[in-house]
Amino acid sequence: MGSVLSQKTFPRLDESLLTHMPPFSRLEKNQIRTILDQATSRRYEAGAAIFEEGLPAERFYMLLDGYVRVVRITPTGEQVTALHIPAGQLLGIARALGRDTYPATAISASEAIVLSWPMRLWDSYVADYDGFATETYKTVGHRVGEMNNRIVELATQQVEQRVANALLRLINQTGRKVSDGIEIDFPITRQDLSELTATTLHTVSRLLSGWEKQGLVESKRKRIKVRDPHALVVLAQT
Amino acid sequence: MGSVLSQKTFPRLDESLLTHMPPFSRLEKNQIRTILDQATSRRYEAGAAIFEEGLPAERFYMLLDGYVRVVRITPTGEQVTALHIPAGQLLGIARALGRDTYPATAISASEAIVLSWPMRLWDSYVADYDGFATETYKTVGHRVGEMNNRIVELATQQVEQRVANALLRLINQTGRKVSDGIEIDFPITRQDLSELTATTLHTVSRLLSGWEKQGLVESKRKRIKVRDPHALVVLAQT
DNA sequence: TTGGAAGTTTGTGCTGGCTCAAAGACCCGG
DNA sequence: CCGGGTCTTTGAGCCAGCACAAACTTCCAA
Repeated sequence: MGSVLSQKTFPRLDESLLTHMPPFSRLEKNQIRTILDQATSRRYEAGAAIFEEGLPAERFYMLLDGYVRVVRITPTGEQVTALHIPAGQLLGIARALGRDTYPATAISASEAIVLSWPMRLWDSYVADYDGFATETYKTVGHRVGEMNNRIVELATQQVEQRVANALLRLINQTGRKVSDGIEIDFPITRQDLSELTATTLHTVSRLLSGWEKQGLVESKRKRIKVRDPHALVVLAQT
Repeated sequence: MGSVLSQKTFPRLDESLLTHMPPFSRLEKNQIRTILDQATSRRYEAGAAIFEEGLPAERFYMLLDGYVRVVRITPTGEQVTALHIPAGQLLGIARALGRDTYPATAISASEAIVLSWPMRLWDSYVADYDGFATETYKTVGHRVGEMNNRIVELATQQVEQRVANALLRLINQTGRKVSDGIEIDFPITRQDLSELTATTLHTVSRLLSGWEKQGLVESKRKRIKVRDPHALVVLAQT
């Protein structure tokens, strides 16, 4: 399942880490210095849990590098991925939702570098730092929108369309252009995709094989490259 | 489709309307007076749209009486109900999500009485009124939780379980105890239920007929009474 | 009271995607 | 270079739930 590889405060975190992250981008250099000095940095290996559903929300996090899956576990043990979070976003912000426990579990999809702060600092950040609250609520709003879309998708679309959409979302969020297409730049298994789209890994596998034959995608183990995004868009809307 | 029946400010709204609604419950009487004097009250008949997806969020609303369905329309014209909102909650609070358009359409499920304020007052309410922001974010948090649950439900459960769950949620939110069970106290059609559970009205109809034969529920046109909630809970978890 | 609209029930087939099953490909440690 | 773990592919059969269709009930307006 993976575990924490290191937990320490690096000698000195560089201000440039945060200057371009929306919730902090309007701040002065010395403010960022203060915030960084209050942060703990930590590295998680792929598959490690950053925080878990239901536990007291003691810290909030900023994902500096990597990708995180936000999942919930059903009573019968199935995992459902509610959301993918790319680098540069806050997570575990239970406080912004008036909650004191985490509403879901966050799992790093690849190796991840994360800053975190004790939740008691949350209110003072909101009070003291211009734009922090606003930007945070934009993030929340954006995620609500995403969730809404997922509900509509699950409710009305066929499996093939859902998988196509999931792929498109992933390359938008985390795609890296390569010579002959766009590659998802973190390891993703058929199983992961099936959890994102509420189907089985078998069906995902069949679909990808089919698309590969048509030249839409190319995939190796844990790697997917989309060669013809436009065709996928068409598929997704059919 | 229904239309607005009346739009006017009543001679004088009574303070007691708001004193027990969470976002306002911590306020002084004269504060509530001010807020009420800034409000417009309006009645919508069943099926009328209070606001619509994508339009500029010019006002925010408090549902005083009635029930509201929050729906999204797919490109192909199907409706999907994302959420049900009971009386006593704010709605159309795009601002709290950092948005300037409404993310979904709100339709009154029964006759509804609604107060509304111009969105430009939002920031001052947040700034001036103790607890307003906090309570609002709790509402948002709660809705995020609900949406999460719906995603998990859609992703993992069978139609029968989803319909059972939807019924249970409805009686929890809006149930009224009667002699031999709990009745959903606003008009709801099979069609509505099918939109809530992402299935067809046919399937819902069959399920309800079946349950009626087993004595679990009783239903007439637009009315559903649950006689044995516990059995439904069991069904929902099977 | 009558006609129409809205909502509901029920039947009959069909099929998308699931389950079950088994084997093949790749990856890493020893 | 072998062996076990992880990931992927493919096949076969089946069934829950959908599409389509038609009749019935209730409500309401004229």
